[in-house]
Amino acid sequence: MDKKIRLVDVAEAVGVSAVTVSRVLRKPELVSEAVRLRVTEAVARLGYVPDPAARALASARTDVLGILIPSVTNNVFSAVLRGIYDRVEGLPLNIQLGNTRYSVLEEERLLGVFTRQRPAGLIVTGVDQSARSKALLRQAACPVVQIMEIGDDPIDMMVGLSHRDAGRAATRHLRDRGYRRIGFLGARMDPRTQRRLEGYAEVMKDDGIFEERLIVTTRRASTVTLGCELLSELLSRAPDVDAVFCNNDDLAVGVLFECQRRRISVPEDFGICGFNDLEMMAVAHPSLTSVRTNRTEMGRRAIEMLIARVAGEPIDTPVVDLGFEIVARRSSLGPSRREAPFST
Amino acid sequence: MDKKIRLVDVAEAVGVSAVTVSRVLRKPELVSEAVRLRVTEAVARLGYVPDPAARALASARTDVLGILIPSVTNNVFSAVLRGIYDRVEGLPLNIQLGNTRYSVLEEERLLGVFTRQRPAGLIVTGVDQSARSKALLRQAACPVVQIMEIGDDPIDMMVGLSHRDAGRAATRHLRDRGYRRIGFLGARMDPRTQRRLEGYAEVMKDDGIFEERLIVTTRRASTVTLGCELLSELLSRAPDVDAVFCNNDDLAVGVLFECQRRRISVPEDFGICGFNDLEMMAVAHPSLTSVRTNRTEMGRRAIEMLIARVAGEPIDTPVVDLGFEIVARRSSLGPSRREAPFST
DNA sequence: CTTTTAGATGATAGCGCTGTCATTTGTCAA
DNA sequence: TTGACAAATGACAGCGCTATCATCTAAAAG
Repeated sequence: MDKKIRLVDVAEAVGVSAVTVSRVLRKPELVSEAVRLRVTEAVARLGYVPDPAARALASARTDVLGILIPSVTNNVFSAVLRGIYDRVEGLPLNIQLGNTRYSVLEEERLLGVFTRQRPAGLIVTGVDQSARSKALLRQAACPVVQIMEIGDDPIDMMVGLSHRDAGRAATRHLRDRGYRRIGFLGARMDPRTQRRLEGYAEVMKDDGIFEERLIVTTRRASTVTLGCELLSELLSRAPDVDAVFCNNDDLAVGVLFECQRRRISVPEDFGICGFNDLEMMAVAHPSLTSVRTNRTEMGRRAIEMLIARVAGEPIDTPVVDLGFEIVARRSSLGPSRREAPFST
Repeated sequence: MDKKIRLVDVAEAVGVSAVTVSRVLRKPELVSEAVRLRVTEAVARLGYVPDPAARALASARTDVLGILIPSVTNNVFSAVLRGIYDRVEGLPLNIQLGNTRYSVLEEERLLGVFTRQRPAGLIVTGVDQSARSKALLRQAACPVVQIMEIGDDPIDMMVGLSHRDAGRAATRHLRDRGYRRIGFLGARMDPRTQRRLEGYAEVMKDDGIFEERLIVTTRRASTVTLGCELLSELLSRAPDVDAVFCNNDDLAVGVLFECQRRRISVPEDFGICGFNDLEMMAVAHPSLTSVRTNRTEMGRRAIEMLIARVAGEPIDTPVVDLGFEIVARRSSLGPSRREAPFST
């Protein structure tokens, strides 16, 4: 067993002082080329890796990026994570993931732990942090990005979209396609889902076709199975419902399967619109309409904003609206149209 | 802005020494109740949170659990993560996630970073680490669990299943149900998928029905869309194929959608078996047969083994086989049986 | 009443690194 | 040749905590 190699060990091997080795690692331009090469060689030969704890303690900084998301299982967040990991690749940054489990208290606790680590940056989900969380974030000596949603009053920076607008757009889409008794299926009912519900309700009310019985929600997490169940519930409450706006795509797929089982024709007898536009929506049979959100891009942008801020660059737009797009597919073609303009 | 509260600040406020405060936090049973209460109160009042870097440096230990997985997007790993997070809940442990992106080199690099942090434990995916990675892990002064797979020669502990056996079982299942020209669809082709392919090939060869043309694989990541594409490829290569073993479930769902599109009757004209038994398999129409793996349990057990080892408890079985189960559903009922014993 | 011992607390010395100086060396103009 | 100044390197003092050993108190034992 070789003992742990320390900075001084490298310094000794090269015949320079520890500070010089430290500089080679952090600010190589301050060291002469001759020394730099010898040090670099020794570092490689001895397999020296700096101790992050010592480094953090001495410099009062870390290369840790703290990311707080409500769920590691949810497809939506894995897409964001992919964007984050993609963008961070090659940079001297380490991702530390915190799972808040949709709990404001857990978020507060994790934020306490995270901010103590003097992270290089923090990413948190949504805009509904507790007052204490927000205070912690404002005090944090690092840039902060709120992702997934946008709103007034950013803590620092934001990148996301307006879920209320997206809810409105999806509902209008179904209405414009000729559906009238449009249901709303919601799982988890986190703040973003609730805002989509608000958007839905606004449009329905504006059109004078709003009905409480068309809304079925649950606190349970979104799954395909839940989509089946919620549709069954909706159909028993409102047998005349002719379309449904699902939050999220899992539910939409479940709804499709349940329709297949019940021999309800989609889109002729029943329209379906999902949310997030997961990859599978395009290849379902019939293909499923959804609201595309740029989740991977969201993660990427969040990192870019953090990097820019760390580098001291001025941020021209601290609140970035990534928007959304209704991806109209067969499942919302409109009622009783038997001919099929779409091939899928 | 209140300056950062340090251990000494708390000590001063209470009128004891810093060591005492430290003890209250780590080994409260060594401190008298009176002092303990006063310290606890002051900690809460001042909002003191220990500096993890200082703690790590001084004690040469951390409360970090390093987890190395090949993908954050893959459903399979999110299930494992859920098990891990569930089990860790309430324990003084922090998860640090590393994304190896199915790259042995990236795994090596991350392992270098992670082991330097003196983690409380490490979890790595699979059994195919590079020689250097294995050396790093063996030298690491912490327990190590390899998850997802089992094999001889564990670095320390293992919890998983035999993917070769699972591949054999799935193939036998399709064969026993009466299918003969059984295809194999594989995405990503990581070591575990390859072992399942091995299992498939063994059974097919034993039965004298093995054919290269029935195997369609790709390095691309598994998606529903890819399932559609791979099935199309398979059908063009071998139009007479009558069933398919898909790795993973994403592919199976894609295959189902493609069958619906091509009006191929499942299971009468075509049998489907997936892998992992994702939640949606049960509610698809027709319901999809799959191989259930206990992924959440895997995460949970891995943590439990780490905890036990840290606590110095003897580990009776360092290699835990969590097994698998063929969940037979309608999609593999057998060819040309028109009556439907299953309701779904 | 002294000695022993456990229980409770404190003093001190780092952990491995970096920030902040101070010092040495080399270069160039006067 | 000399002084001025930049470039290169080093000395040293912590960062905030914990391990270790020392000290002190009070109760138990003799």
